[in-house]
Amino acid sequence: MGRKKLEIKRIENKSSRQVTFSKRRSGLVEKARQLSVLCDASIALLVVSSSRKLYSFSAGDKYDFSSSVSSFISLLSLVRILDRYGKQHADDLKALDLQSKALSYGSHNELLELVDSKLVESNVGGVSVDTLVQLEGVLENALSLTRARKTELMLKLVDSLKEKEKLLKEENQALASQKEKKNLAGAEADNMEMSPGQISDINLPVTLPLLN
Amino acid sequence: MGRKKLEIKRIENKSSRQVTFSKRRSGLVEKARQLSVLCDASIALLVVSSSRKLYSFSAGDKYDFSSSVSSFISLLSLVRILDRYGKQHADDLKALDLQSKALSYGSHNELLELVDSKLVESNVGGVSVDTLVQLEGVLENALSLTRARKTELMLKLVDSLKEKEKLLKEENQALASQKEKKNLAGAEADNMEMSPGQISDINLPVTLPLLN
DNA sequence: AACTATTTATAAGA
DNA sequence: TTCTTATAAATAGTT
Repeated sequence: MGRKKLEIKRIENKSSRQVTFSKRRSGLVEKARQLSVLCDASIALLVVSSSRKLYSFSAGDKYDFSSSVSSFISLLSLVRILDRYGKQHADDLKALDLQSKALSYGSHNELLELVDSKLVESNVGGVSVDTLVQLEGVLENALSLTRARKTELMLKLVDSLKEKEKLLKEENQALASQKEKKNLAGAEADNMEMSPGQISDINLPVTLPLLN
Repeated sequence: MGRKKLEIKRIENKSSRQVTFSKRRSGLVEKARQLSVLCDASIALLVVSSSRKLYSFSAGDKYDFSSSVSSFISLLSLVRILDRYGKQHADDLKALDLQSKALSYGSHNELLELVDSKLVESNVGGVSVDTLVQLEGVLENALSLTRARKTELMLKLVDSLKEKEKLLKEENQALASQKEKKNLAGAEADNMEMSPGQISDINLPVTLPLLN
């Protein structure tokens, strides 16, 4: 649709690639908007330019899908895209864990609001990748730290109990040895039952802390 | 771009809305593809029809972003969209009894494979909402139950330690009272330090289990 | 950013 | 559905 037919392959000239990107991106967004209106559909569109800027659009959700949900999707999508472009080979384990984590944020309204406000802070048209990566970190840390805190508290409790146990055992042993001395010194026998302490420690798999 | 200019507003006639949806959706996808190729961009596009079918497309990711990652994004997006529409799927999920299944998934990797295979199982163009909702449940439960298992193990450990402590205290007390009897019976004094057991229990906030 | 010659998308009809 | 085709819309190259 222009003066000449353009072959669909990477435009090598940087500035015309940029111009085309801008034109076609807005065209694409407009098409998406129209489709959602005409056909009552919900649409989310994410575009990351070669210069790593993210542009997102969404429409059709009756409950303001465009603000928070879109932010959320953008965030995740971008993380995925970045992972895949990856400085490293994006590994699926990490991906799954991240996604699952993200799912559990669903009910955390505060987090969503945070994301929204941060996204509003950023510039209007394109949200910088850095901002999003940062936000992803914020979200991930928030839940992760809360979980870590839980684990930390439990581990402290376990430690304190173990320490208590140790002290009591020492005390017990001292008492027992004293008793023995006195028994040897010529006293009567006891019916004291020495409970064998049959409760063995439950081994916590070492991998569990990774689930924080 | 047709025989007549079409106003951009919801098409009331159902069948022509469907036809338009199909045509414009494929047009949109093609435009997205072109943009990604021409301008070296990464693109993710999600469309949910009014009949709740999901269509997703993504391009530009050099590491086959389109297969597994797109699936996940779709999953999440849809879940978010459904949330916003206010549908309750909790009952459906419970009915599916995915918990026991989820527990047996050895690794995240296996889960990922399951998700992929399920997605492949579904029809080619559009993945049904039900399938995605189901998958969402599997994923969420898997992580949640793994976390719950961790908590369970730690709580068991705490319980066993408390039980041990109790037994040792009883034993101690018995030994101490025996000793006292003998002391009263006319023996010398001891230097036994009775440690006051100053380690108090750490209270685990009751809300923490909710983080499983 | 605008312009405009062309190409492309698609609405309506079959 | 799928195709045809008249026409609207998008856009490549230019200014």
